[in-house]
Amino acid sequence: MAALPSGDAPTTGTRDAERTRAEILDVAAQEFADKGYDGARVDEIAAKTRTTKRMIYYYFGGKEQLFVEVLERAYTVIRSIEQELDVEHLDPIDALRQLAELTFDHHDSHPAFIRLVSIENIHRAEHIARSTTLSGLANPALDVLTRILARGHAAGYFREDVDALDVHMAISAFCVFRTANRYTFNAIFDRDMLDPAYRERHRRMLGDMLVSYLTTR
Amino acid sequence: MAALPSGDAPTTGTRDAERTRAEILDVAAQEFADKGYDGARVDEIAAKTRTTKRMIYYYFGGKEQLFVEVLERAYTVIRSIEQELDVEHLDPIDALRQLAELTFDHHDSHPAFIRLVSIENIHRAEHIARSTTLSGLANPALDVLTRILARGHAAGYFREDVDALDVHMAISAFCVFRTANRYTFNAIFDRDMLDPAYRERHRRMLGDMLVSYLTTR
Amino acid sequence: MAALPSGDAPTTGTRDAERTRAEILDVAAQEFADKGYDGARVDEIAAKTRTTKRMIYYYFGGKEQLFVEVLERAYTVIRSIEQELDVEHLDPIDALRQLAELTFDHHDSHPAFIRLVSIENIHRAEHIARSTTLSGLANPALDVLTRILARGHAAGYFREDVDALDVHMAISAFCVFRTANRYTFNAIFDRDMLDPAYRERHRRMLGDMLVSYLTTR
Amino acid sequence: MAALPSGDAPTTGTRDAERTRAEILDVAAQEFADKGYDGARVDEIAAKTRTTKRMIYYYFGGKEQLFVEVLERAYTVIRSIEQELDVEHLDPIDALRQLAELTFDHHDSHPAFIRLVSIENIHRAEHIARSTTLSGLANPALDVLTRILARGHAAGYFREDVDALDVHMAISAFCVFRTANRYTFNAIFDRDMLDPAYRERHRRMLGDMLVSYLTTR
DNA sequence: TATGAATGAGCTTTCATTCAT
DNA sequence: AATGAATGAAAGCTCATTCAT
Repeated sequence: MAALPSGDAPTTGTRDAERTRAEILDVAAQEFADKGYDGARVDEIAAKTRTTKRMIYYYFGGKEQLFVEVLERAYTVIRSIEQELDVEHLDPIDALRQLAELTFDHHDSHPAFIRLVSIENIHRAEHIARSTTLSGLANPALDVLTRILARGHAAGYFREDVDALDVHMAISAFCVFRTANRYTFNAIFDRDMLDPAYRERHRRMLGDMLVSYLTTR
Repeated sequence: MAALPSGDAPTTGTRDAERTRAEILDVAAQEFADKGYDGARVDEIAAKTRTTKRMIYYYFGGKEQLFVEVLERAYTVIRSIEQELDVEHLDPIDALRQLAELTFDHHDSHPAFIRLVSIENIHRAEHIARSTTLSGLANPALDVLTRILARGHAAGYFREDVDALDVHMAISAFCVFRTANRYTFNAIFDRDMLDPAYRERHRRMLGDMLVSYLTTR
Repeated sequence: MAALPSGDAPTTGTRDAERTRAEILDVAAQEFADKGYDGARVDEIAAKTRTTKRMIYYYFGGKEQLFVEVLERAYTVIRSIEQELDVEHLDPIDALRQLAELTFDHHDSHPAFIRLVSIENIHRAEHIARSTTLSGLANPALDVLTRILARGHAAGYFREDVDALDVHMAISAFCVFRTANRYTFNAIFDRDMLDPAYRERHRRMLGDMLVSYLTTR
Repeated sequence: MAALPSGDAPTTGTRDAERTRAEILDVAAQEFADKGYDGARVDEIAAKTRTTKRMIYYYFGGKEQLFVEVLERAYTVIRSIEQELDVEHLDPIDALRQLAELTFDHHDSHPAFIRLVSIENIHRAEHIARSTTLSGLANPALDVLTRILARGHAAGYFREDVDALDVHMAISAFCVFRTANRYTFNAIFDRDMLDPAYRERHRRMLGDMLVSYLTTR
């Protein structure tokens, strides 16, 4: 740090700052997801970083703001994945099944995000409320679902008394539960819902449930 | 003390002890459900009690054991409610729907229990693991469901490739989600899933989903 | 306890009381010697007894008085052992050596007593000061030594400028050190002074040292 | 701060830190020596310092580590004093006597160190075991003694069946006892071994005992 | 005489945060 | 812009002791 080969490199400071911020956010996300908001330790987060605890306060202001930014980044990542949903070319029934299955996959591969959401719910979403980014975040998956349902109704495939948000809720519930309640479920029923052995079965079950529900009058 | 004339009226000491224990458990259940395990304060719990913090350690040994007992009692209460499920006299389809709806009702009226379970999942069910009571707790709802499915298969109403525990999982997921993810869902979609306005609709939706799923080949 | 062969036995209460007292003292002596005065726990002492903590307060009044009685009993036991010293029939030199060796043996076989004395010294003998029993306790070993020295002087064997209490101090120092400083000595020099392999050598060394000192002019 | 004109004068922060550490160690050494490990209070130590209790945890990590550092410093000080032993120019007998007398003096003037050692023995030297500094600390006094004995044997002055560590033990025992058992000895024999009136007499006695022992065949 | 239940006071330790450059 | 040093406040827990019969 003291002796750099060349004297220039004006953007180095900013670059490093951005990288340091990102590193802190990564570590913090892991720690919060692992231990919960109150269980996570600022000291611990700093220790797992190449910077010091002081920098967390310098860059984020405090534990709470750090958590807010962790949440913001986590939601942003998930939303950008959902953005890639492309089922418009399929017929409504296949599209519905595909949407459900892709959503299932997203949740299956992002357990830390689901844990963060559980934690945020314990805190009554007070951090989301404090975030301008998150309050008005669009939801691509819901939009896609809404269009699928509309096409399905129009084509006469789907029952008409259904609300897109209710269906979205049902899908989310199924996908979230496997991760969010994994441990107590396993403790009581001795079955690890995230065991890959069940993945395909659960995935199909979700699609089946939705299709049968929507196509039944 | 040794020779009581009649069998009634145990000593006041014992009575009060049991009542004090119960009072502490009540308050602690509220506090833990409200703030999470790490967020709850032993001082705060004591303050909301007619006893002192010292008594918590006297009766329970520590914060952790207190939490374990809170969980034990919470699960026991829920299990005893489930015990009262009586749908054997109904035909499989009605029985299934009723089971789902009663489960829905239980969850709807016990949000604190669901929060405790969420919290315990953040802690990877380590407290359940520490509890002999909870590790081997029977699950009446699952037993009832298993019998319904058997009857439904036998009668040719239900598809046969379904696992009772998978169905139980689907039911739980739907019921738990409304409470467990209430706040983030509301923050993002501006809909409070626990609003009584949705209750009947969600309740029927769950029954419909299950019946249609199981009766579809 | 509940069903004694005969209905009488009026002294049973006293008997048990005395036995209970003795049991508490035994356990307390071990605990105090093991952990020190402040390190010992009244709860722990009670737990290792067949009675309850309450009884300790009932019989002894408190932790401090219990420790005083532990000390009293420990000193009394040691004094009664010393009482049996019988070296009057030996010539002064042999008597001196025998006295030293027997003292060595007493110390070697009563490490807990030596630890209690160390502990009491940390507390500046405040408990002994509080005990009427201990304040004026006779010291048989010193009396015997005094007589040996007198005989030795009279016979012209021993130098005359020695004080009996100084010699007693030198003997005690040697004997006490092996036990009292066992652990730090071992940690630093990697030699356990209490290892039986050294016992005979140390024993003879003490006798040699005293005899050579007293017989040298 | 960034640009210091000259190379001297480290920042005040560092200076104070080192001084504060030293101050805490001083006070802690006194307190531990005075009350024992369990009897000493972190609060009390802090109160006698210009800093707060919090700083003790900041600098040392906890009560136990503080005690370890107190021990380390105490031993280091004593060792550095012993380092100055210079008796190689004297003939073996004079050298032995001088070594004994200087050791006597060191102990006489460092009662707090001896108390700390007594306390550490009550704790079975567990703190020394935990210290890398102390586990392998050299012992100058023993080295000097070993050389004196070798010279004495070679010159035919000393008996040959003696082990240097045994002699060191005997010297230590005599010197330590006066301080370590001062209070119980005084309580029982009404003689304060540390009274200056006895110092010279005890000092000579130790030298006499060793010389007569080693020169006797 | 004997005792189960209860407890005030104080212990060590931890935490997120800010001071001071 | 960046940071090492310091810290107030409060946390969980333990201890010898006494209350109340």
